[in-house]
Amino acid sequence: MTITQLSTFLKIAEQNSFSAAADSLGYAQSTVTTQIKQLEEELGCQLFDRLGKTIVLTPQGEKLIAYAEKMLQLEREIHLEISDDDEPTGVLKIGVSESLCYSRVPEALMKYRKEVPGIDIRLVFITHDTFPDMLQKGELDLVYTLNPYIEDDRLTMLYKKKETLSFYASPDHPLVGKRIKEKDLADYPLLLTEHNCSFRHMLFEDLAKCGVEAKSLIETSSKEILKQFASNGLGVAFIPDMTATREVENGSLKRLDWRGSSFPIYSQIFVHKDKHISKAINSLVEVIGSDA
Amino acid sequence: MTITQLSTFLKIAEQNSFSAAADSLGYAQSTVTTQIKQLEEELGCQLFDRLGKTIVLTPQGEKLIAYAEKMLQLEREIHLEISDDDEPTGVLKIGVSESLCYSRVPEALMKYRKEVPGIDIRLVFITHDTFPDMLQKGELDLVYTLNPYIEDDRLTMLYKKKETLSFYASPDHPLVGKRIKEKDLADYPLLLTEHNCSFRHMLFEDLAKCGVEAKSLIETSSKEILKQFASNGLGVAFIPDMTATREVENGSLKRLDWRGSSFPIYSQIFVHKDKHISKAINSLVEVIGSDA
DNA sequence: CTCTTGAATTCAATTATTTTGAACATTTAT
DNA sequence: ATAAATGTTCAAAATAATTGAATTCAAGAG
Repeated sequence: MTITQLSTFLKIAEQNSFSAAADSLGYAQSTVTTQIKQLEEELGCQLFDRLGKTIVLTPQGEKLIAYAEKMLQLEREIHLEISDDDEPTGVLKIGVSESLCYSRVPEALMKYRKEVPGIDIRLVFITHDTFPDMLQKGELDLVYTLNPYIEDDRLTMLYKKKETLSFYASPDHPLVGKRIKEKDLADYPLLLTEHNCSFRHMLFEDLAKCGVEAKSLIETSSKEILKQFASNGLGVAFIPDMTATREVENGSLKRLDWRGSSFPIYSQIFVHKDKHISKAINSLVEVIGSDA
Repeated sequence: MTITQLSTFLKIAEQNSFSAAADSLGYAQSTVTTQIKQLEEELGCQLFDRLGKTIVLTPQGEKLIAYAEKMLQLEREIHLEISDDDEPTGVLKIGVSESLCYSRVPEALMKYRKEVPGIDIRLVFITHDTFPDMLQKGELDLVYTLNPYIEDDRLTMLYKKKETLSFYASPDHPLVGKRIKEKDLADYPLLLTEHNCSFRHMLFEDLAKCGVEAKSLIETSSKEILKQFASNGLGVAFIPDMTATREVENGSLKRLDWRGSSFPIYSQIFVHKDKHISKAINSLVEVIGSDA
């Protein structure tokens, strides 16, 4: 059974004539005859009675009309609904670095949902070391990460923005207001996020270069807890500026006046290099980009 | 778009692999690739993202699944529902002679509807001269007629039964109880049905052969009115026995003891010679046949 | 890091299928 | 009766689908 056959069948039923249907459809008459014969054979019954010059639908033919129309309708629907994603729908699986998740992402998603309502978002936290693999395996459609600059030829970068990383402490901390460099950090506990966080490596390298060894470390799994510790005077936190804006505003944290090396990091958006960039993805990238 | 393509598409989505789908479906891999490429081209979008070794459904692909399943489901339904008419449905357009309509047909249809419930009946009166045309044009599926024997090579006769035709009069009519022949009719008005009724011709031929000219005629369009007239003593009615059973039983009409020529008539069932004899038709013929 | 394996694509060759056109059979209309 | 219209048949031509070998690329194994 083919959609073509059913469509021919309907034209015949509509026009009550094989030859008229052939004309309408741009076929030779014999083509129409053949197509119907095939259908009849497949279904094991006659669809039309050929009464000399006129044809009449058999009961089965009569019944088939409804089904054939459904089938053609379905085909039309597919063309309309599936075509290009003029109006994107579906679910977008995105992976986000924790830092971004508390700063940039909420507003971006808010805006995105307003602009592109058809899309459902599934958001997961990702870490520096696992996200390329997840993109590779198709578990994620897109990753929005905050990291030292990344280039990976298995990935396509859709967005890149330089971000800043600073030291923060509670307002009554001794270092507040001073111009500080690497060596000044030696005397205070450093607050860091977990082991696989890329910022940690950057800081350690820098400190090592200056011959400084951190006095003590407190590691937490979450930047939220880390900020909590810092604002309680437990030590100096090394975190992206974007994650501290709220605390700076309400006065629970102060940004230290760092004069040491700068730490170049970027917020970046990646997809698999062979990924088709749907409108859904594109819009998200635009929303995040316009945010800046 | 073909049903085949959609079915291949579904197998791939199900197994998450082109090659596995090819195996399942008995295709070469390249066939699967080609089919999907065609679908993708027709729909103007990618259905799968090919991420190196793994493939992932795009949002459009995800959406297509539901439609493709609907389509295959529909195809299965068609096969089940249309196949042969194991359980006949539809509407049967039948034409019936008026005489039969008041005698044989009611019981037959009653029985038929009980035995073959799926069929709707559309019944129309037919006359001797128009029914072959109506069968020819497919306006009727079947005709049940009461007539002198008919043979027509454009028609197939599915049933034939000899019927009897007699003269009837009111119980107090002078001819009741006598043995009568053609000449006895000369003195009484003859009650006949309308012009195109075939019985009229038969009777007139017979009378002419015997040198009798009917004294006067009363024509009516309906046998019911005709019987009414006869039972009121207006004359002698020439009608099929089957149409008079009720009146004979309740005593309003008496059958005359005819000793003249016999009038051979038949109840017959005809369809167009090329008509496919469906179970619906066949059952109806059987019901009418068993009625005898 | 290289080699192998697994997966999908490409493309030319082969097969099937669809479509056509001409000859035919039948029916309807003039 | 004759012509026009309708559907069927069948072989040939056109088109489409399928395959198999070669190829590319990525993931895993040694």
